[in-house]
Amino acid sequence: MPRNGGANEAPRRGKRAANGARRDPDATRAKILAAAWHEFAHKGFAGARVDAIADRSRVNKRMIYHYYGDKERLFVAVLEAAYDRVRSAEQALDLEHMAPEAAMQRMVEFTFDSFVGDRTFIQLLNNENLYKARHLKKSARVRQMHSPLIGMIGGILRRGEAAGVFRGGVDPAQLWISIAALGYFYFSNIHTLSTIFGRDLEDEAALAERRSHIVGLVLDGLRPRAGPA
Amino acid sequence: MPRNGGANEAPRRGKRAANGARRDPDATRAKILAAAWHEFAHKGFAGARVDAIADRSRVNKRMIYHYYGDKERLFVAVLEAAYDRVRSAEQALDLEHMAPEAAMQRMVEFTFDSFVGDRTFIQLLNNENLYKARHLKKSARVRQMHSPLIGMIGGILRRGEAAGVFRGGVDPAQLWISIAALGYFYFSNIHTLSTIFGRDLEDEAALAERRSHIVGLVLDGLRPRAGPA
Amino acid sequence: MPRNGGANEAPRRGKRAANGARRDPDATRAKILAAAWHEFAHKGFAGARVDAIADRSRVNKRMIYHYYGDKERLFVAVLEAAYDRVRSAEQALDLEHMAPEAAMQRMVEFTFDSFVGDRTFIQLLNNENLYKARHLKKSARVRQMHSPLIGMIGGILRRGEAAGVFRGGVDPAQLWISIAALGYFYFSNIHTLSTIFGRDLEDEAALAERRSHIVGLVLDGLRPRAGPA
Amino acid sequence: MPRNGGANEAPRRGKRAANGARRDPDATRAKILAAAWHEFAHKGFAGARVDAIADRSRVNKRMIYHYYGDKERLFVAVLEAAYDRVRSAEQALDLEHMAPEAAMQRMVEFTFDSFVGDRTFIQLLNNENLYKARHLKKSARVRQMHSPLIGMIGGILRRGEAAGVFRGGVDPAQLWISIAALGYFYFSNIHTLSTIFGRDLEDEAALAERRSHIVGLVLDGLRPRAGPA
DNA sequence: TATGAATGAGTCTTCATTCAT
DNA sequence: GATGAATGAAGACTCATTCAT
Repeated sequence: MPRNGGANEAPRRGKRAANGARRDPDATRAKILAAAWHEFAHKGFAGARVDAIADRSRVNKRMIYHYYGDKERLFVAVLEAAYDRVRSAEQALDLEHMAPEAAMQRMVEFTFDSFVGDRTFIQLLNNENLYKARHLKKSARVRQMHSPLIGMIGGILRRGEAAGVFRGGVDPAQLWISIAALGYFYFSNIHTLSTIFGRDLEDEAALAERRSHIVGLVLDGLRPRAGPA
Repeated sequence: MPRNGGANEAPRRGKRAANGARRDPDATRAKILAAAWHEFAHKGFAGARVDAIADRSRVNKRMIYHYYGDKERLFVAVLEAAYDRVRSAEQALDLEHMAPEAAMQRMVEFTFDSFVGDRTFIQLLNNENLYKARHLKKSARVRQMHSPLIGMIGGILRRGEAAGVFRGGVDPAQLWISIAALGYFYFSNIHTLSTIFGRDLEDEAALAERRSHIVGLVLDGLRPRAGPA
Repeated sequence: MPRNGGANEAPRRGKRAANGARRDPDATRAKILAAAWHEFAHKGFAGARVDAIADRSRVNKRMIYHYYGDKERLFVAVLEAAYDRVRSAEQALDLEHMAPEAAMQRMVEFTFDSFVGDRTFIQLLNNENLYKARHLKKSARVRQMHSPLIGMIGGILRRGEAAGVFRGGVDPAQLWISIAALGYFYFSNIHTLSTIFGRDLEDEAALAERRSHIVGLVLDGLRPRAGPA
Repeated sequence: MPRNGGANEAPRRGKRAANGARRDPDATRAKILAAAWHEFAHKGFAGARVDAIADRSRVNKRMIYHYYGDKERLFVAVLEAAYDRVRSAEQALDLEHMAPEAAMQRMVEFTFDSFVGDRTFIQLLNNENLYKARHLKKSARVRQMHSPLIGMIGGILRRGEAAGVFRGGVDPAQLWISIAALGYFYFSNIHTLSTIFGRDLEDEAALAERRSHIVGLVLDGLRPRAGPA
């Protein structure tokens, strides 16, 4: 669920809300969105209950329809907010001043770590893909959602190649997908994997193991083929 | 949806089937399972409709309850059938007689290709993870579901290390997860990625691109660190 | 509400329904239709409650959707049944053997009397016109709904003209509309008229008065202009 | 919908209206009434939405309750305004100086024409009759609503009878109902009739046809029975 | 074994109306 | 006087499941 207000962190005009936060549209919108985020992430679109969202947000159900129209548009709003948060975090990454290899390692670790602790984005995305991105396509903001990471990766690769520490011919977009994939899949499927392995993949040791494996795989996969000789 | 009857390909006994295929319990079970597979994969557990399964299978709704008890147990049956099919295909992989690098490449390509054309397994797994593997845990067959690929990977790694073409210290289970991840994520998220990239990632060119990228990343990532010198 | 089963008086196959009329689809359909007829006629389409129809028909609400799809199609079915009943009654009119003037009088009286005692057809029609005949247009049976009365009126007019008791130049369709109008309006607006006149227009005396007025107006309106001279 | 403000055309006092037409109670009342007239006429009482009235009138919903109490009393107000307008138009008819036959023809044509172009009165009345005139009975102004036409018809009939051009024994109230009926029914049921006839009864030709038919029927129906001999 | 009717508890959505400012 | 947020009760429609044959 959203940790900040996501896209809705408008400057609480409110009206002081002296008596107890009533009649504060922005707050109401935000509470609905947070509750919907939780519900959709944990139950999926079809399994989510508007009543549950109302209960959780402690907002009258009617307000949900007042502000968001219907369940579907509420889902779109949640998706947008989720993307917003992810993209904002990515934007804050500052890798340009780091050496190529260190930068790449940081990038891989950042991506992996972003999934730890909050799997709601993964759950929302999986659900959205079940619906063939139907809701995402409705979002006008979708164009700005291109990850800034791809550009960063491109820069790191170029610098690394120039410095002779990375091989050439690597497509930044593909690499971005791979870096995301190596972490995403682990967390997306953590319950089935844990069940089949008979081991809790969420514990510290397992996470550390996975993290270092990914770093190793990516960095080694980028080294120049002919070796330093 | 299932291409063969999965676990249910028991010998069609039928009971005279006087008027034309009626009263064939196994066929009925199989038809239900196939329809349920399709419905659950495309709608998720919550979004799936028992009525839709009855319609699609052309079997009376009452029979679904007769054979499978309830929606939940039907989902478990579908999950098992899906795992069965995947594991069967994996079992048929014969890599032992190939050179380590070729074997590894084959393994990566096999895994990637297994997702092309049928994403139902991915969809079922994603859904199952949404429910924290609740249904999978109910399955008694779950212990036998450990992928044979992990053992195969272990063998290839050992042979490659011995031959000096692979570095050491690579955990087969982690590598298996990585190989799966690199393909799985791409297909799992193909709709959202296509939307955001503004490009159809399902077309031949895109698939070929992704496939060779993965092969390159994994094989390069396994080379000995010091180069062959 | 329907006095017989309307269009749905299919030959009760049923299954003996030994225990108490359960599991009798035709009976269920008919009960729903009768209750819907009542509800729609008395509340209008928008004011009608599906729950009320379920309660009144003592049929599970789910069955209404099972048999009729939705509220709108149920309304269409009611409309069709109502037209059916009216048209059936009209068909039974046998005026050909009567003298033209007597036949015309019978026709006028029949039309007027058809409104006495059951205003549901009027109420349904008024409501349907509020919706610009939206539902009627959906009915495939609509073409056969042309009133048989128009043809009968044509015949009577022709015979009367030949016998010199009716003037010529009267369009049968227009006359049919007029005959219907003279009774329909009275009953359609009987509550507002009664309120404004401060008199109960439903009592016997008022009905008799209106009936004879209409007969007089129509028959006098048809007499040849130049008199019998 | 109302073409003038109906009963609410009180002198616009306004209260300075500093910034531009705000705080003008009478204007607000009139806007609400006009919007409600439209909504109730087109959707019926049950189908009408208070929100739609607020939107259409561009007046805050709260004001509707402030000025009219509730939906029901608003409907009463609309009914009164509609009757007011009709009665005002009737009052303006000046037939006393015309010859009886010409006067009667004018009366019939006036009534018919009053329905052309605005069917909202018909729709409101039909709806009100669905509710058994419940709202009309609440209106204190109801006694003054007796149509002035009945008196006029009485006068014309008397003059015609005296002049030997009309037969006697015709009740003015019944005749008024008939004259209204012949036009009202046509327009009230114009959509169902058009659908069943497969012809647009609203076009010029159809209207002219109907108009002259009605005039012919009424005038011929009033001629003395024995002819001028 | 097989069938289709029947059911009660939801599920999304809408409504008239009131509250706080 | 005017505004827009807020509410609880209901409304149409759906679902997994069971019954009767």
